[in-house]
Amino acid sequence: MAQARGNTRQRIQDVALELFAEQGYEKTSLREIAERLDVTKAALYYHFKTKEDILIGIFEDLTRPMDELIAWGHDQPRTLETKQEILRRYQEALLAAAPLFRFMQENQATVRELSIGLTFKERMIAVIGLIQEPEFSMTDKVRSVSAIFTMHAGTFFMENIEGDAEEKHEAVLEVALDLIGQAHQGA
Amino acid sequence: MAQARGNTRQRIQDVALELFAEQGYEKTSLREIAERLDVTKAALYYHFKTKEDILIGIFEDLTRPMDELIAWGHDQPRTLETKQEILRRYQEALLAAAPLFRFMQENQATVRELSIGLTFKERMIAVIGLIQEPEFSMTDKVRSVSAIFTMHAGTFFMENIEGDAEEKHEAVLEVALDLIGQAHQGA
Amino acid sequence: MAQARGNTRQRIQDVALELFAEQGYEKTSLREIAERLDVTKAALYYHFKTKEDILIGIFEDLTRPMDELIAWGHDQPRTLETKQEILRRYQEALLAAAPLFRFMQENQATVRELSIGLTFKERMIAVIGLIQEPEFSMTDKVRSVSAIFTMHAGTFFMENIEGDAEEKHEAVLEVALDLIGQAHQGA
Amino acid sequence: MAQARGNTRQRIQDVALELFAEQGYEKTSLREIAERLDVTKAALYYHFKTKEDILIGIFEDLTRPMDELIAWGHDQPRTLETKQEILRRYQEALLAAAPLFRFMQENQATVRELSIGLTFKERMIAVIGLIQEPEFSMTDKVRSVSAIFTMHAGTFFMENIEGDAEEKHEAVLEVALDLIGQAHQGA
DNA sequence: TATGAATGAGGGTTCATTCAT
DNA sequence: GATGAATGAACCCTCATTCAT
Repeated sequence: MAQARGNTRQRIQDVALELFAEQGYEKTSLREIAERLDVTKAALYYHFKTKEDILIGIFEDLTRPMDELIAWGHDQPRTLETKQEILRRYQEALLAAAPLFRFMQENQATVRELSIGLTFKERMIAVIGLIQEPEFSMTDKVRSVSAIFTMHAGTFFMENIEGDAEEKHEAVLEVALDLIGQAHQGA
Repeated sequence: MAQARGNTRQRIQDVALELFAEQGYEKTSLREIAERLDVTKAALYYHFKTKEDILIGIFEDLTRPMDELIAWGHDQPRTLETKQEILRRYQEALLAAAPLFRFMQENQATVRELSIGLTFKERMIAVIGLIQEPEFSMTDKVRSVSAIFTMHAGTFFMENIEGDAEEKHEAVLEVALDLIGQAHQGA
Repeated sequence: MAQARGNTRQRIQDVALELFAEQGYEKTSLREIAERLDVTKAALYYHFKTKEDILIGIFEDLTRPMDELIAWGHDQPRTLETKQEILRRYQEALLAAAPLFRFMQENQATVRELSIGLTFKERMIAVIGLIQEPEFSMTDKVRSVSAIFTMHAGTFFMENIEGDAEEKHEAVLEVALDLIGQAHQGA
Repeated sequence: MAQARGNTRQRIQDVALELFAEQGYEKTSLREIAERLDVTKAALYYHFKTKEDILIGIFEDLTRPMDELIAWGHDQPRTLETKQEILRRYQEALLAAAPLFRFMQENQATVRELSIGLTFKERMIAVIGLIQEPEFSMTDKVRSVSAIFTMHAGTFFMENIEGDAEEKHEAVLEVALDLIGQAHQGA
């Protein structure tokens, strides 16, 4: 109950993300967050300027690995091997920040209006850009997009499917690698 | 302004879907819907019992083709040809009710709590069940799921990608067919 | 279900009284009344000008015996025998229109503002006037009032007490007669 | 206008009770209460969770003396003297919390559905239980009930009767004591 | 580092009532 | 003798936000 002091800001973000992911951004009120933390709403305002700000904070923290991935990908040769590595790392990043990505995916309509919305879409486009070539046929472009979406779907929707988690993740990665492989040889 | 009488119920659904898809369910207020239709909020309540009811109405109307598809698929032999046909028809259904599906996808967090939430997930699982076999390897199961998600992604996310719509749809279908083809021969 | 025609007005009053007595006047909506009768709200407005009008109609119908009692009492000699007879008849009138009186008693705050409110109070005062004499001591005046209230309490509150209904009514009457008897001999 | 701070909660209860007693619970809106206090409706919700909660708060505060009376009565010998004392104290409690009891009496239909409804009835039954014996004849049971109701009637309805308040209260108490006395010797 | 008290705006919902048909 | 469609006003309630302490 009485967690260590000085980390309130972090605790707010943790609880907020948990609730945002569980119930959605709009349906989660600051009252709820405050109650879970056993502080007052006003306390939240000491740490964050607005509700959206809490989300931005979370986003910035959890999104850094993905930014680094994008930066890293930029400097690599655009070979199939690179792309495979990107997919591997992408999956890791996805799993590491699972609640945030689940949230992003399930609250697109909301997120779109928020200042992080564009950022998120830009990031996805950036990642797709790393594995997709301009000279790809339309079909292969779709394959590239599909590879990324497969990983998203695989990470979240597949929960409803029976099977060992580890095994599922491997299968998902395999399909994604397969798709990018096909795209590449098609070109 | 003064549109033909007797179709108010339909007009409410149309405007509501438009706004729901555009801004999200929670952020769309009944006041807004009413104003667009130039009626009072109370008029909405003559036609629907609650806000959720408006959504349910829309859902039931637009979801029928998909139900028919599922029913049809049930009675077919579980051959590759059937599955290909299912994917083709699925894409059609998706495009026909595009705004609804966009809405469903972008408001998952909200929809999950609503009474239609379960229904929707059940439907997706049902469709996946039609193209996926129990004896599939995990990888091929993922391919089946991926085929469906590719179509969703392809129908909505791809808008952000340059290219002719028609051509994109064909490419999306091709990739989906490909995935199910691979899954089938893998078995 | 399909009751005889032409008596809709009466059926409205019946259902309305039932609901008013059960839930209170304010908490009973016209929608509810209409639904129970399987007609539209608008139909109620064919028969009555306002919601209050329904109540007024009920009141006028069921209150007539009491008016007649008051009129009758007025013409009688102000003897103890007369007063005893008035109490006997009062109890009968009370039981005959039990739901209305229960309603009146339990919705005084509401009824007070309604046009029948005064009427009701006037009637009670009139009845009390029939059994109470100006030269009564204050104590005996209270006894007169108490005799009437005992009957009201006895008719409604006593439901919560165990015992045969008939027997209870007799006991209630006995106490009331006793009170007026004491008042009379006290004078 | 700007009354001392920190007592807002109390002020809300005061004004609310005043209005509830005057116009009834349903007809009193939170807007009205807020306006009288020169605060916003939302302020009321800072202090109370719901409208009903305001009433519950009032009830709990004002009802305590009566609870104490019941508790006290429980520990006394069941003699006539005890019962007389109970009636005396009951009248005091009634007068001390007159507006609340007037409200309870005039809004029975409403109160019945509220969470305090049962509580109130239970309390009345408890008090009656203190002055009534199982071996009483039905008539004497009625006398016990009547004693209590006489006090209620006497405290509220008698306002409409001419006479000095103090004198009336004494007369009411006398009649009540008389009734319980008769009941007791009847046994 | 927080809290207590309050606000303004808006939410969904219900109501009695009207009126053309 | 009734309905279908709609309205205007009001309702209770919740929210993100503010600010003096």
